[in-house]
Amino acid sequence: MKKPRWKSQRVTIKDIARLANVDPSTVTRALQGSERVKKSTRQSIEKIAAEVGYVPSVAARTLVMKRSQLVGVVIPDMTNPFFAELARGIEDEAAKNNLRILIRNTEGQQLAEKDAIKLFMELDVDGLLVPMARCPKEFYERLEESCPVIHVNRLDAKYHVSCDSLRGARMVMDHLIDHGHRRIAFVNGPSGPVKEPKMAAYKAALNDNGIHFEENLIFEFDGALQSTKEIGNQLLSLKTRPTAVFAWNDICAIGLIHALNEQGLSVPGDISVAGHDDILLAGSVLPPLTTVHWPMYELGQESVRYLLGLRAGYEPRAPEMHKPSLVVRASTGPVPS
Amino acid sequence: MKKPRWKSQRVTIKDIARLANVDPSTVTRALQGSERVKKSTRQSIEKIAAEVGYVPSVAARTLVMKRSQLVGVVIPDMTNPFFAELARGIEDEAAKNNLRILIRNTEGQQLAEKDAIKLFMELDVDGLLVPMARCPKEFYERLEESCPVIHVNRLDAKYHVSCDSLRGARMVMDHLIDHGHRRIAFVNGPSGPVKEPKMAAYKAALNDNGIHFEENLIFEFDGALQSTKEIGNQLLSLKTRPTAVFAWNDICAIGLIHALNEQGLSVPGDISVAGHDDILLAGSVLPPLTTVHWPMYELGQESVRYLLGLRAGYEPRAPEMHKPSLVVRASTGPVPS
DNA sequence: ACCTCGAATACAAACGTTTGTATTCAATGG
DNA sequence: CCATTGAATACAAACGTTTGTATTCGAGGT
Repeated sequence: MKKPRWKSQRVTIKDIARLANVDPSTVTRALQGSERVKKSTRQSIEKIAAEVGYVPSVAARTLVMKRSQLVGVVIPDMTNPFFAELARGIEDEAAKNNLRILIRNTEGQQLAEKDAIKLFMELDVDGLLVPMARCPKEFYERLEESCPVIHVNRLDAKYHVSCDSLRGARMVMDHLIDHGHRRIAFVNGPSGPVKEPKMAAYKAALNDNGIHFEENLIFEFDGALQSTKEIGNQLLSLKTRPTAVFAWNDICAIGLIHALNEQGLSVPGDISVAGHDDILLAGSVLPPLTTVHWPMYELGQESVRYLLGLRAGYEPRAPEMHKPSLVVRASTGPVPS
Repeated sequence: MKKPRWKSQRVTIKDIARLANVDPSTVTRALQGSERVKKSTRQSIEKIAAEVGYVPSVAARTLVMKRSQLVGVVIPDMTNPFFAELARGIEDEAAKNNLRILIRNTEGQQLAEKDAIKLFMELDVDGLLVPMARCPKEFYERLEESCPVIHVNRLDAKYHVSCDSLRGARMVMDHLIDHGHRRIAFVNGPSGPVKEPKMAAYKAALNDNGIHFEENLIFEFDGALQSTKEIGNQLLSLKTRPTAVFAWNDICAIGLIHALNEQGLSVPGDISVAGHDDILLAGSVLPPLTTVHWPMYELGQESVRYLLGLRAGYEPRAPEMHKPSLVVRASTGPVPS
């Protein structure tokens, strides 16, 4: 035994046909439950198929049907519980409708995103689910000619399921301002479909409350937890410290709180910190996080339903905007006196 | 326009052949970079292929080659950062070796695991990566006849990449015992390849230190964060409270700490809590978690390398046991006096 | 001028399914 | 008893690649 070899001796429909003394076409139809085969033959075929351990060839079927019956899902960052939750919604709903999905992770990189899509196209997927896509609009418009593409939170896309990112951010800002905060730092994140709306909400909130915008209260978070330490330091080195921070997401908020603690500041005693996403652990950390809850699980489910509807030939209904909600916990409080 | 339809008008190798005035077989060979085609023809073919936007059909190729050049990965729970990290390792290493991988999530359910495997077999995958598989050994043994299957942490599997779960658990126990703890509660988790070793390590540590085992100090965690509240309550309703808890994983530990805090206990002042997994946030929560670090990213990378080696025909090297490490942070301390 | 050789390319079969059409066969009606 | 019908099944082509073998063609040697 030079090499361990793996035999790919597939049992085919022809083998079954031979054993059952019928034509291969009859086997297909029997396995599909077609009306055209007699009940008794179908049963004997099913029996044989089970006995020999028949495994259909997706490749062959795809070749003739021109569609693989698979749906590709492109997730930016599985490490982030926020997206993991969305993926769960997608998977559960897909399973319910026995749709088979395939997941790829892009780590937030455009290149990986394109690569994922490329693979899916080569696989003749039946549809694409692309939450928070990073690639430009035009890139997806080309794809839409060959298969349905559902976006999550891409208002400018043909088909999308979205949540009002502007509103969520605004709620956080209003909450902070209501508590008397005026110097509110804002940590923005990597580009994507929610970056701009959040920034817009931040500015609008300041503006509506007569607070003037300061460039040096704006920070940038790249998504890596360890980067929060640096942001924390920058924040503390400002001449006048902000009394509150609106962090890009909960990961960022938790990291920031940790960094601030290390510098001897307490949250929310000395400084309030709000997050975004309401990840699983958001309510269990100390202090429990004030954050914005997005119905990610539901958005996942709905995107699958949307796709199913489209495939069934329904007219796409007008995209309805889901509403995020503010979850006030203990990481935010009044301005320290 | 009754229905929005998606044309699946693939540009095929034949189309390119026609445009280039050659035979389809020449096109394939050109695109493969075969020596058998003249450089000039190859170049013109490549040019045409790019112009018309040729997308190869994985289905057709798989059909004739009997292998899809894809590797299936079955992850138990993407929501758990522990596995997400492993997935990252797998993906990165796969990308480096341009191997294409497909991920499926099982939510820890055997049924979903079987289903995932079934799909992968139908797709003629080139290999399977199955971390912390829930399904019985025999199930996988059958598969191993048709394609290489690499397990993570399944010592009894033919091919596996593992980390010493016994040792990790033992280190936590020794750490706690060194700090004077005698009544140590243990929260075990759902069945899988690490459940038994952890329990064994727990018992061995007690035994080696002359502490006798108490059944009512053993709890069971199902993986859902909210279940920790109930466990916390049970824990506090014991006649004599344990002074330390070894939790199944970090999620469980964080939930438990939160539950204990709510009941007015401080960690580690009143009770020490240790976790397992060293998830991303473990060091950033309050108190930072004492936990066991597993090199998940590396295990992911290595499992891919292992697979690659196997496919290349190398003899499988003796599986080396990776070593976990104890990360002592602030959630554990001496026994309260 | 003929033969050989090798480079470049063409031909054709095969992979496992699906599906439209053709065939068989028995039962029914006249 | 033959024509008609309809149920059950068989036949055959097609899907887009890959690959072993055959063909073509021109150059080089004799």
